[in-house]
Amino acid sequence: MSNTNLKQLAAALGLSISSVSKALRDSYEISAETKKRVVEMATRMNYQPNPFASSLRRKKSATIGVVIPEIANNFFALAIDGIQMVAEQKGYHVLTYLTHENNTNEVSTVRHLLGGRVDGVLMSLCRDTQSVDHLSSLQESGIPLVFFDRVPEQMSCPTVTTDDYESGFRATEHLIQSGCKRIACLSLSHYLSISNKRMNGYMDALKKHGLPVENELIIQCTNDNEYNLSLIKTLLKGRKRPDGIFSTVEKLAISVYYVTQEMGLEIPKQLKIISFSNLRTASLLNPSLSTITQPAFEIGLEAAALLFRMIEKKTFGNRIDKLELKSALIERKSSERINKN
Amino acid sequence: MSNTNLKQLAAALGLSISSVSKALRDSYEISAETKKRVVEMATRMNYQPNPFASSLRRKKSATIGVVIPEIANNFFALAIDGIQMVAEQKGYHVLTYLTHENNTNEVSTVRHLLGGRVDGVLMSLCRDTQSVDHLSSLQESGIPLVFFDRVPEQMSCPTVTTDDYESGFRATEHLIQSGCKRIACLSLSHYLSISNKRMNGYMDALKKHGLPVENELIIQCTNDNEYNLSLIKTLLKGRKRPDGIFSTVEKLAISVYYVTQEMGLEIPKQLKIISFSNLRTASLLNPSLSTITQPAFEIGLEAAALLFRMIEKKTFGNRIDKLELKSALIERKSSERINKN
DNA sequence: TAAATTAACGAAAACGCTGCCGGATCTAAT
DNA sequence: ATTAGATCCGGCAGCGTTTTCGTTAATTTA
Repeated sequence: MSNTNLKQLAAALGLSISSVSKALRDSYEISAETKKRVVEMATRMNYQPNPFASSLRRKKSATIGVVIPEIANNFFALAIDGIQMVAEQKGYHVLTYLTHENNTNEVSTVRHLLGGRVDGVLMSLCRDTQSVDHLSSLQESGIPLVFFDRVPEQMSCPTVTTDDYESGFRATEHLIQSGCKRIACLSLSHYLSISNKRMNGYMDALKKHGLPVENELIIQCTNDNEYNLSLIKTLLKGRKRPDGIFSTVEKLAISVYYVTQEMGLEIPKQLKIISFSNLRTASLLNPSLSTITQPAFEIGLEAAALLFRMIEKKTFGNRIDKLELKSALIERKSSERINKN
Repeated sequence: MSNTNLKQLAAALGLSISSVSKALRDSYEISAETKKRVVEMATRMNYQPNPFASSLRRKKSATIGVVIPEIANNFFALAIDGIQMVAEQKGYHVLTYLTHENNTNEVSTVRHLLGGRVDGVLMSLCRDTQSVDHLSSLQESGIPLVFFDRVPEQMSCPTVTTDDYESGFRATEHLIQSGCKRIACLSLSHYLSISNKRMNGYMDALKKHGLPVENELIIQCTNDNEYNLSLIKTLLKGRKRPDGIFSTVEKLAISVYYVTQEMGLEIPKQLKIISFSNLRTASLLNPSLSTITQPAFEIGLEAAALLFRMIEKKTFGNRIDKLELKSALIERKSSERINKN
């Protein structure tokens, strides 16, 4: 509640409201001298413009919305960091919404956003989003919308992603070259294109090297951590235990570590693993974890930059940008070849 | 840009604007039948109320601001998670601001917040904040303000913190009981009360057990990761190397791991370490890291709950809540006693 | 010198919504 | 029958800005 408004400022200066407004917005209609007086008085009276009045009038909120599944996640935290950096530089505010991987939340969040609270939206889908109706309606409402990482396949929209197929392929091939014959894939969701792309890379790598694709080795994980742990346990306790794991998401790799620790399974001797991950401590784990590391910060940065180009109408009418960044495969102990001797 | 507004709705219904508004807000002045008609038409015409007009009129934004040093940090990510949960339940939106541990950013963020964009502010100070003038002015402006974790000592304000002194004491005592004789303390900032409280706990534990407090063992770290690494290196390479480290913050403990890995120092044999941390992978590190783990999610939850109590009951003038939650000390390998034999 | 231009400012109308009134109709109480 | 009280709805005045359009005085041009 900033108490002083334009009216009071104008009264104190003996000017009209409109003149003060113009002076503060540096209009050519106001003399330099008056501008100086106004600015001085404004700081002296600690004037802060009312953002709602301004937004109402100008139909601009100077705010963007960010919709993500979760925040306690290294990837999304880094992405938000990148987004915030761009937003701050542009003088924009950032509203954050968490869907908690729940489509119902995603839909209701989008409905809120339709109210015009934000000038643009950055979004990463939640794992159980199938229908894109809510996304289409948001897009059709005219508000700039950019997806990052978890993007919808069914609609035409600007996106910033990584080379998921190639990464899945390379990761799997790396496991094969380290001697794995039975490689399991831990999938986040069969609805998400990134998950499927990574899995396709996995399958194609298997095929290329003459290994069979076995459905029982492709584990569709859920949002219930306990249940995922039990899935992993049964996988690793089965008679035909895999000798390699390709995890499409960090959280599942950590679960694998917990399970192997509990079971006394030795990584990489009895089981090798590589995972998508942005863990800062990947190299400090026991054993250090081989990762495909996405440029999370840059993804946020680029997605935000793209969004602002759309907001500022610098991008032409019906042009749709699709940016793909490269992930890095970092080999560590967890997928190291064991010399049998 | 929601295109339909109350005026159009009213026209389509043959009602007045105010009646439609009241119907949508479920006023007792409107008949049940009319309400039903209005709601139906509203959904049919895809009406979304303009949040700015509403905020301008009601002088409520249904938004809270969260100001934190960084987001790519397990503690703050978890705290935000808790905050968001409460905010969502209350129907509030969350604006996030990052200061990047830079006081200048903090000051300018607070200035923005003074504009009345939010109904309340949750805040955790940045490491180099000394003067609290900007915070006082925010508080004096009448907007509810709650600090969590990193709180200002010089001003009277509601806070949610943890038992930092006791945690520092217990952590240090634990190292002593594990056989450490020379324990270093890695401090985040000599401006922050939490850092100082943790350090005071450390010093008192030393005194209690008859160990000297040596200034050269108290390392004031900076915001420059590279420089911190070099500080840690010189500490560990000195002739009188410490045999224990109490790290007041997760990031510095990770740096210690990197340095010991590079130097070939063995934890816990040659060096023991315990650190404040919310790492999910603490038990998977090599060796597993002993931690003081703050209830970060609960901190966010409680801070938000406290804030909403203030927002909703403005009448409760001069009461100042100070909530202290307990951290958990979790002993793991990194601080394990070595049996000399 | 008259006309045209420019500079500097003010008046007023929105932006979309809420909330205080006041008014009309209808039922219930005296 | 008259009054009192519900019930249901509309009018209107803002909330604080921005922006268009006037208006006046000063300056320039023909």
